[in-house]
Amino acid sequence: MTTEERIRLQKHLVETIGLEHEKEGMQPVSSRILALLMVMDKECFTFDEIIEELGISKSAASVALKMLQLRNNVEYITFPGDRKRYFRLKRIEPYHIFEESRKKMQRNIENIGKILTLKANPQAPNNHFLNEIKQMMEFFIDSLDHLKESYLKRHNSSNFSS
Amino acid sequence: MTTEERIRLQKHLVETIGLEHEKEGMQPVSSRILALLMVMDKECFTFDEIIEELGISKSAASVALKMLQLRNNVEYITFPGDRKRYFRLKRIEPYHIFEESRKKMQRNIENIGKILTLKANPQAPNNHFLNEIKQMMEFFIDSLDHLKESYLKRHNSSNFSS
DNA sequence: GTTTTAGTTCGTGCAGTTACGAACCAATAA
DNA sequence: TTATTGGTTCGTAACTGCACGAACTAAAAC
Repeated sequence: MTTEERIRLQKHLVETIGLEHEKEGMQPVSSRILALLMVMDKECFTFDEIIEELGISKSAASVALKMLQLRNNVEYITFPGDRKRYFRLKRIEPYHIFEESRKKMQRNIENIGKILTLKANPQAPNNHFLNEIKQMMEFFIDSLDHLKESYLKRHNSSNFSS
Repeated sequence: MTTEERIRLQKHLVETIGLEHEKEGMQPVSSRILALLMVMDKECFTFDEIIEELGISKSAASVALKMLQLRNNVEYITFPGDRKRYFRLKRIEPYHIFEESRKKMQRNIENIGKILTLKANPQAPNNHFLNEIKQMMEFFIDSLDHLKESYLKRHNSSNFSS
């Protein structure tokens, strides 16, 4: 595979992965930027490189990058004597990727709890079902901690560094 | 707590939980319907009861219910000699609540795989990071099966029936 | 065969989002 | 001090998605 061929395929993949992020609720421009940072060989992109590569406006890039930083997906580094920001994927600890699901599930558990306290007959089939779901979620949350431990145990040889 | 008081609180909770589902990407009407079926004491709602209770149009209810059935959140039953559909929560097996996350993660794993095969230098820091994330996701998927087993083992006394 | 019931589909309007360009700001360079 | 660089904020225009009402369909009732 030639270099040109590879770059062509990479740009195509940026589009594909961008679309997939969009389907999962992310905005078009943010999706493309994130995909760009994941797919291309360049480890860091400047603001202008991002604009250039994706053909978007400065304002769109500015807003999207702000959101991606808030969501902990992107960070930037700078170099002395160079005002440019160099954007790259934020290197989180791998088990943090479950934080979002965990919080979501925690809220669900609380909501089902509230629902059940307001029911006239806790023995009704719906309530039995809701209680089962709640227990499954609680079990899942408990398991995440265990999962983290097991993962760290398996991968303690390869240390993570930001 | 009087019955009226309880019903008032339940209706308020429908709104709260509806809003929360909205924040997680579900459409307003679908969110309200789902919340209604979860919160209220009535185990089944007819089409007209849903419309009446939520103050929405027939078309909005029709579209939303179709989506909720597609997503496996809602089902309906009928009774002989009665053309009405009685909608209720779909009683899935509790460990199925992870199916969506599992599929999403599976797609992510495939995407990262594609990304890595197209990289010029697989040893670059970004790629090392992506690989760690991929491994964490694979570990999570593997663990879901284990989770299901453990859950079934703990709860084998209380059988699930549709 | 006509009417009623129980919902579905279609076309439209409104509201919310998104991305753009222009104006702006802050820091460095000249 | 003015100009340039690097990015942000604001106002606007275009687009998108959602919910409504009206028209429609299919099945049962009469």
